Amino acid sequence: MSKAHAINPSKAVVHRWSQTLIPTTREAPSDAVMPSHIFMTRAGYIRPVGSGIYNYLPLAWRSLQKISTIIREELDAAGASEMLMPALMPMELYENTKRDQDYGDLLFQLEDRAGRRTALGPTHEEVITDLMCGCLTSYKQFPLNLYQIQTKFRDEARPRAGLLRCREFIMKDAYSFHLELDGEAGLNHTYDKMYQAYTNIFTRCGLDFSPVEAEAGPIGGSASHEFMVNCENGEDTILVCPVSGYAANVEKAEIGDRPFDWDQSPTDEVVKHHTPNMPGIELVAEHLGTNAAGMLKTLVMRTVEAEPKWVLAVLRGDHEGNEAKVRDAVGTAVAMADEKEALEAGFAIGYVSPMMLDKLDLKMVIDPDALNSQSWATGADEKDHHITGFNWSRDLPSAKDKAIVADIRNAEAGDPSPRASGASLEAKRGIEVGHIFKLGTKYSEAMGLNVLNKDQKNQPAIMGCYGIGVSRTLASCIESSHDDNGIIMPAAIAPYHVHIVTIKPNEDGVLDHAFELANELAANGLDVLVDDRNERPGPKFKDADLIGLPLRIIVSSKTIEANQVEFKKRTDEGKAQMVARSEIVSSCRNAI
RNA sequence: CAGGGUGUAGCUCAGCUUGGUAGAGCGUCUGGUUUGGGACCAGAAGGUCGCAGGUUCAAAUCCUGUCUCCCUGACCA
Repeated sequence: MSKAHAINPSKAVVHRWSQTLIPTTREAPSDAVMPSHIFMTRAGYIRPVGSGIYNYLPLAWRSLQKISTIIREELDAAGASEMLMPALMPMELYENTKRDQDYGDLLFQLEDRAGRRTALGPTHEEVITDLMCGCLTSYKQFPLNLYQIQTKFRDEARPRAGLLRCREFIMKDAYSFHLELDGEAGLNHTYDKMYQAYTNIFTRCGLDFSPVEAEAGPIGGSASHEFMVNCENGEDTILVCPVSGYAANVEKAEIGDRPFDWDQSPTDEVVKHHTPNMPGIELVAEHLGTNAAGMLKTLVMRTVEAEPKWVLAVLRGDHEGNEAKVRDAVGTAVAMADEKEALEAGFAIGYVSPMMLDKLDLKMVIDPDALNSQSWATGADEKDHHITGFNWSRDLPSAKDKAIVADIRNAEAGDPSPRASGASLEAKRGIEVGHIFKLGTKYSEAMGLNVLNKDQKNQPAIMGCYGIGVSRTLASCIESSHDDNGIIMPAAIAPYHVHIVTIKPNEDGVLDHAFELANELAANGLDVLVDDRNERPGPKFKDADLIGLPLRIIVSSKTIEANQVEFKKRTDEGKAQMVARSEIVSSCRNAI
């Protein structure tokens, strides 16, 4: 499949190095850290304009176009239609969905000359839902799946790593509309098709990736997947079960059964300690003669509802709480409590213990790992004080009846797998390049996208949304495919398939032979870059390694005389091999 | 947002401690010798030292303010 799509005879090009812009540099920019950032800059793919803002030079742009073409082919095949929405959008669109608050500073905002508040689009749920309010009037128009490839704007708190996290980037976003979940026209069907389309896209791009379950939001079920490029330098952590193949991001990953025991007999008396000026659980633990794993951490949360209730989440001190899991355990959405309100309610923030259960009306959820010790250090419910020797059965017997025990923390490497007993989860790093999501009716309800269904009843549309970071895909590809000398581009998204290096192009016939060959390759559907510069061979070879085109052909007076060319894949070690002139086109075609 | 760093030639950097006419390497241009893994010789162009104030006879250098960019973290599609 990938071969057929990588080659398109009607569009193949021959470009000259001397007539395009490929400003390679010998030295890396001092501030670049990630390989993709370093090599894309050195190889003349990108140049910075400002923080998180980049020029895409011809090489990068050609790659991005190739990625876009693959995306278009796969999405069109999946039944989606391309369109284009504006980057500029009135802020009023955000008022109904409250995303101006959700997004906060991430949203680029500006005022036009008339003082109208305007935003640069970070994503387009509002715009397309608003559009559909005027367009979708009958159930007969469903299902519908629309996408665009467009520049997005997000005022990231900290742009970094070149194209991997920037403030202006290229994204493909798609939105589907349905009136039911199941069946041919249902959200689930389209979601599955998009999942398959994404798998095809990233496979064709030559990426080593993993689809992983992601936090699904209010609709429940496994309604969201992230597509992660496997890469040690990635920002995100995913957890994988090597036995069952289960994979999920750190927020979503379930943890297999963990035994726990309420009735551990006490070993120590409860002792109160003065612990002032100790920011961080590590310091406190050290002072109390234990470590973070010997402490209980009590998070004060509130339910998100008309009359919020207090929720205490109790974890082992070295574990990280997970709001979504607490939400699932409690049955209502929760958020970390406002510190002021919590203090006023009587919580000694920073020194809260589980024993607040008997003092206030609240719900308590306990992680199993927080029940497996006879003696805990924890807060004293009093500023600047902690206690040691806490024992659940002696000091808080009511918890056994009143509290819920549930998995409420982020999974870690080594935790039991939720899908294979005896297996342990492994942690891997990745770069998120795609995310598909069952939105449900969040936006249609907020913005009034209602349609008469077959039964003549008004019904909010059910939506899905599907994103791919196009520019990030390019960067993550380079991040995971390079060597010491430069980029190693997969053929499908390389700016050109073949790099013809001329040696002494001024000598008789060398350039002519190079272009004759280039045209022949192009006629066979291969994009060709001819390095026609009158440089010495050294720099030209170095540049060829750097920009990383998959195939290299060397043309010199020597090769012409022998009626051969030299041929080398970017991935080959050592010397090029001699190939008969008559064989080279098929060699190239076979090699990609 | 917190902490740390940074800004001098197209790029990578030195010079700042101790104030006194702006430096190197790479790149670029000219001429010549060269041509299979970042050549050599000779010459040249290129910088209001981030910006604004201040101190001083004199500021890249000292002081104040401000901005930029980067890194770590927090936050977050």
